Amino acid sequence: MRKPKKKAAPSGNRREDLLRVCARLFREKGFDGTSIRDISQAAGMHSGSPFYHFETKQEMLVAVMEQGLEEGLRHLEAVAALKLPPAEKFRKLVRAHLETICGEGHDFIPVMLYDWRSLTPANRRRVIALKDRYDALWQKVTDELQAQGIMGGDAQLARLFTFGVLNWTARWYRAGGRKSLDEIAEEAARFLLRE
Amino acid sequence: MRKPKKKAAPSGNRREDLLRVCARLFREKGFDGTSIRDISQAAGMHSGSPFYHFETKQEMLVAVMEQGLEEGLRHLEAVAALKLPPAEKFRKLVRAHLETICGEGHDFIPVMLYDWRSLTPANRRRVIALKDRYDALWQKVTDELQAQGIMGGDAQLARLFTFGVLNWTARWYRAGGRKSLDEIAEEAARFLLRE
DNA sequence: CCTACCGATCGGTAGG
DNA sequence: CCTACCGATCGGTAGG
Repeated sequence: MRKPKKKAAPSGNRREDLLRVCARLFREKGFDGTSIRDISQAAGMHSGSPFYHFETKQEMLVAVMEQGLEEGLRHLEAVAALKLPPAEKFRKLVRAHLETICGEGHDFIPVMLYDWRSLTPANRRRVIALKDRYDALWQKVTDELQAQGIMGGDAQLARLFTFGVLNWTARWYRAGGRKSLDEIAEEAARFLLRE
Repeated sequence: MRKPKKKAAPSGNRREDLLRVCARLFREKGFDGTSIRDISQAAGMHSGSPFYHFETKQEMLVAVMEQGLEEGLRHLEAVAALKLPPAEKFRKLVRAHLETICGEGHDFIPVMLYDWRSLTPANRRRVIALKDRYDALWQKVTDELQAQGIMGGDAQLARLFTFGVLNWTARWYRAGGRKSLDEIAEEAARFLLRE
């Protein structure tokens, strides 16, 4: 194997660097499509070194997903705690969610959206615990919207349809495209709230 | 490698059998997570035999996607050709689309939704040609709905949001769940048409 | 975190 | 479509 070009600028936390590299590569090429050597090289390490930080490649995958969900939850829960009318809160949640899915350098949650299948059943359970909190947060806002008659139909389906609109953006959004993330967030909220 | 259990019930077209097996396995485990040996065994062949039908594994992937899109298009274009009010036509298109995405034995289009990244750039172009026809078909109905004031906002975004609601169902729908595919289709159409 | 390495598995092929 | 096989690459490890 080739030698990494540089000794890598000394960084406080190599584990974090590694995780960021994993997130980016997993998102671009998929978990199975990314080799340990790809990761090592991108992090400026030799091919055996990632295993000093993570026991297995599978551990890198869960770590990426968990970190993404935890950061996302922190953001969303802060927004959800604001005292605002439901529709206004919803708009802000939509914007925050789109940021964690399409924003510059936000590769962590997309990895979860794309590579769920690659998790072992045991690790799937670990991630589901976090995902449940995500679902509960959105379900609560959805319920509020429905109570106000701004959103109709079955409550759980309404949440899943909302996730569809938002999460699908990860597939087609490109920075520098026809619409900015702000514009898309605004239109998505309007679309979902039938305004 | 182990010997395939049976000689495989004689079938008219082994290539088609192989493609069905590929679609199912690619959907379940991903393209990179499925080995030629997985495919051979599931098809009741020996491990070198799939290459009698396809030049490379990559060719199996495009073939799955192309067949899925072609069949889907045939269905949808038949529905789109019906003389019906836009909203009614939309409802039927939603139902047909959900069938090709969640229906029993419909693994072909989900492979495209999941494993797009695994296509080589050249093959991506081949598939995009078909996907464009899909997009155009939906864009036309979306435009009709907007002309009637049943759907608002930017026309292209409205289509992408619609795709989000529909395509995302592939992630969470499970046969035998709380809602049938018919019920989901009806609610999705209502949700999108803000009825 | 590097060095040097291993066994397993991978996609693919030649020849029949 | 089977048989027998190959070179490459994979995730991971022991020892420092």
